[in-house]
Amino acid sequence: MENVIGLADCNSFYASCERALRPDLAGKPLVVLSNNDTMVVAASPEAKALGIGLGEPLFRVQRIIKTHGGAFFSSNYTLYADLSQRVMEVLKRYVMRMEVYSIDEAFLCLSEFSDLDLPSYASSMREAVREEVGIPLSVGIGGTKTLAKAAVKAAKKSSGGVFDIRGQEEAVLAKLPVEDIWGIGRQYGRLLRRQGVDTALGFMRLPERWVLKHMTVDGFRTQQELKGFPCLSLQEARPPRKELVVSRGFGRVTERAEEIEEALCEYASLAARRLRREELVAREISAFIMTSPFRPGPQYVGIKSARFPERSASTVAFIRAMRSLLSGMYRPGYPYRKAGVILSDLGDCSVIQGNLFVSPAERREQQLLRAVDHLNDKYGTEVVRFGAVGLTQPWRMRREALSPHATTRWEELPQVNAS
DNA sequence: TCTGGGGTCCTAGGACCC
DNA sequence: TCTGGGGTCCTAGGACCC
Repeated sequence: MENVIGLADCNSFYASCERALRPDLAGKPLVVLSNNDTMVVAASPEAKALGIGLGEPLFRVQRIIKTHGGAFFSSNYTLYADLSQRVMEVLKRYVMRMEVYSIDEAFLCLSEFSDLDLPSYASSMREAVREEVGIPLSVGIGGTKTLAKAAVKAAKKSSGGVFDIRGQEEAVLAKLPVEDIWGIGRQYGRLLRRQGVDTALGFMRLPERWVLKHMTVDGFRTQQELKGFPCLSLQEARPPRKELVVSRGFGRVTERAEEIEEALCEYASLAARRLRREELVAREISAFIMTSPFRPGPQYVGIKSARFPERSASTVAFIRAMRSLLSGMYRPGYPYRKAGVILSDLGDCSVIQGNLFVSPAERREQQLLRAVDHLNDKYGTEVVRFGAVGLTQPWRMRREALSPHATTRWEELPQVNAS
């Protein structure tokens, strides 16, 4: 059977989510900001047309948005995750096998349908997502994942939002800039340009030996995929998570150890909660603190790790670890900008290996934490917290333009007024 | 240009072993 | 010409993705 892959990709996903709840902003430029409201991470087509690019700092776009009657939003990941799920549910109805690749993308196995008119099949899928969730979608179709990725770029430019690259691969790849290939980033892009390779077609035609030598097997696989030989299979089941990171920049820099400790304890609590939600436990915990590499002046990065005698998902244990890790790496006199917690060596909580040195008290603690999780889930926000995370949290990130959690919290349901 | 937060995989090189 | 060779495990760093 012919191998056919579809890639369904939501257009300007975060911006489209905000717009789905604010129909009054139809046709207006709209941007979503990164944490701390620092820079643009998503922009609607209208915003892009005004020259607003991703990565642009807020202050530079604020005026443009205002004068055009648009809006900007702090990122609201709860909302995006919820709408993402709804999009995926719709897509699932159209295929037997798919891979949820990211919050706004899914690879679809279309091989079984290759005798259908695939572009029109994709169009009806696209319509359904727009109708039922209110999110615009593009679909690329090709013989491999990498070709489907190239196809979706063309789909975004076409009016119908669907593009089938099959039968015209070389013509399309001849126009695709080499760094726009999925799997070729900035570094390899530069390397290839230095070699005189400017397009995807040029890359495809490079000697395989050269690609293997300079770009590892990853680059080689990308090249094979462009030639139409599938190397990347559809990952229907999510492989088990290996690591969990919670890190954020502070709302302002700080030199104070007490503030950094609060932040680390807060991140550790968040990490613990996510870990429990995914029914995982961690053997190792690390913390890091750093100054801003983008500011002049002395720099410092500290990172320390600790291992637990038994894998754990305990907020109490994690907070305790933060205190000792921080005292082992904190250096006074530096303007710290960011900190984070990394949980690694993860395992499934059901196969936790018993250890003689863990007390029954610690096991009882797990029950307490489950109760806390339950309360926090039920009341929608962190109603029960540990004292270590602080009360005023002066280091907390800025999110001044947050949209309501309209689809996940009853109190924040949008109101509709009939007139 | 100015640079957020959360991930994964691959490779080289060192330590260690027989 | 040099030379011990082969294996495993771990870590750091680099590359990529959204």
